[in-house]
Amino acid sequence: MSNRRVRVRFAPSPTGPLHMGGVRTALYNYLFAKKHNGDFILRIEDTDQERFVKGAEEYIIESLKWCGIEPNEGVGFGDGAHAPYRQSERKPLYKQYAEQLIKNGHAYYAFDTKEELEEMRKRIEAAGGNASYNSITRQNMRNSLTLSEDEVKKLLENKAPYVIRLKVPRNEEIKLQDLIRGWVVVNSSQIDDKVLFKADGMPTYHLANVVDDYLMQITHVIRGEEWLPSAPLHVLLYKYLGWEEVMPQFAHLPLLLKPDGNGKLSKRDGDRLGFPVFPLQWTDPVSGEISSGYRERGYFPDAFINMLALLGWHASGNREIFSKEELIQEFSLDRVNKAGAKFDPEKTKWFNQQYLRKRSPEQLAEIWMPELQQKNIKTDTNYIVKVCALLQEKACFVNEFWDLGKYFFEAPGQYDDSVISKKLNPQSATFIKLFTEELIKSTDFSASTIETIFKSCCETRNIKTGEVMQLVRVSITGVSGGPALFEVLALIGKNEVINRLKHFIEKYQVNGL
RNA sequence: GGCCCGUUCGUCUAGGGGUUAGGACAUCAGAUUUUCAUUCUGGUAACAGGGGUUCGAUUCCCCUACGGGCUACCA
Repeated sequence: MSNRRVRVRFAPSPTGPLHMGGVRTALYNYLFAKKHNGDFILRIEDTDQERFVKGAEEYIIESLKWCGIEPNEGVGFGDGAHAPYRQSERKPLYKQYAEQLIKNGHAYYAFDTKEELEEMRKRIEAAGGNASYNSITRQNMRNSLTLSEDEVKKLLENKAPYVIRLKVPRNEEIKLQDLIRGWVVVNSSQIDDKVLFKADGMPTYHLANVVDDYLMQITHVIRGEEWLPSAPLHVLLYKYLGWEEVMPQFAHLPLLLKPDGNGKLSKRDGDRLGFPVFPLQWTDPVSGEISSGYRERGYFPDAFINMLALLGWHASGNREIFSKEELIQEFSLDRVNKAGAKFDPEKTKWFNQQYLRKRSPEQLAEIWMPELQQKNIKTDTNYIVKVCALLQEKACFVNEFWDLGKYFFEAPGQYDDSVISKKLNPQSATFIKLFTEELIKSTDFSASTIETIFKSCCETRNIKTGEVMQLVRVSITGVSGGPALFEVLALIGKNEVINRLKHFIEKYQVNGL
């Protein structure tokens, strides 16, 4: 068993867009698989027909693609030896296992109606107990354990609706070793007789999950902590199905918590605090409501993945920036934390900033280009690359570039008033005029030449650089901050700079001051 | 309520029977070219509480508190 090929799966339900917590689960599965040269499988668990949401499956697939965590097999990624990977398409497979359990005395038919179940719950709760369908209460319900063989036969023949429940033993210790949490021991009396097979002919999660993991030869089940309470039930199923020898190892991941307050991170938190909780933008097919996504917000997938990987896992050192390949190298389940992690939108931005810095100006230009084309900016690529090189030190996202540096493409429409009122005075005005004249005379327009001219003008006018530096920036860019000024001027070019200076002089009647 | 899991700066975390308990984000202060939303330097800031075990506990054990999860013919 220990030398089986590592096979893990990500098994989401298509009930809506994939939450970033889900992406992290997929990521850890992916990293683990790659680390051990194993397989990563995408299985769609669509056994609940009522909660099915149109487009959710496509969304999951697209999200994984964008994140660069692509499965080797699975829905949307090509069939392997274990197709199909959609549980609704595997429907005929499950019943035999439920029946096998009945045959072995580990499961039974139950014919109770919703009303009967409700009644039982009320009765027990009224008596101060914890209502559950278990080894005690099952004795008073309508099932193949209490009904005679003939009655059961008749009911089945008459197509009476039924479910198949697991016959959980009365008082048995169930132990499982979680790769992250160590030994977890639960007494079987705490587990109820879970429905394995529903009246609609579909298996429930518990049955389908165990059967498919077995059939798909899954070696490690890496999933969210919300599954920990039902893990003993799954252990029981492996045992009763006779699959104990090949039971996968379990690893239950800590949950992602909301940034403030308490509780699981939810879509509402994102709306409330202004950050996406989904990798991609999602439009609800019913309400039409749009939820923002990391991709649309301008995050790089590798930055997003890096951030997610570090939320609940950490390599041994102090390093925080890891490429996908480095994550694969470093990843191990025993370094996954036990406690839930509060999500931090600020740090997420920081990660993106780090990745923005690491991108080449050429790469950034390519990303930015569509926006510029849309704005009808006609400039050659070479120029844009240079602009990107200056802007990348100032931004967290490419989509901030335009606001930060539109002056590279057009003269400022307005000037920063606070700088004008603070710095524009008769003395600085004479400087601007002189500086403009000197620039006109200059044959060279490199950053260093501009700087030399600037400094000599300062000397001539006997004025400190700090008194006029910002004013010059505003006169040309309109704004008070930005990349190295002389680099900016050199890039904008002599003609344009002089035109803008002249316009500025005219507008503020610098001559007349 | 019951059961399960957890608890190191505000947040993500490193560490681990003896440490000045380390890093990052955030925050604050200082410095730098000249502007800063850059960069650099520095500061504030944590082992939930109580019992054990031990020469010694933040680290191991127990209890309490707090937090989270589960408690469906949902996954």
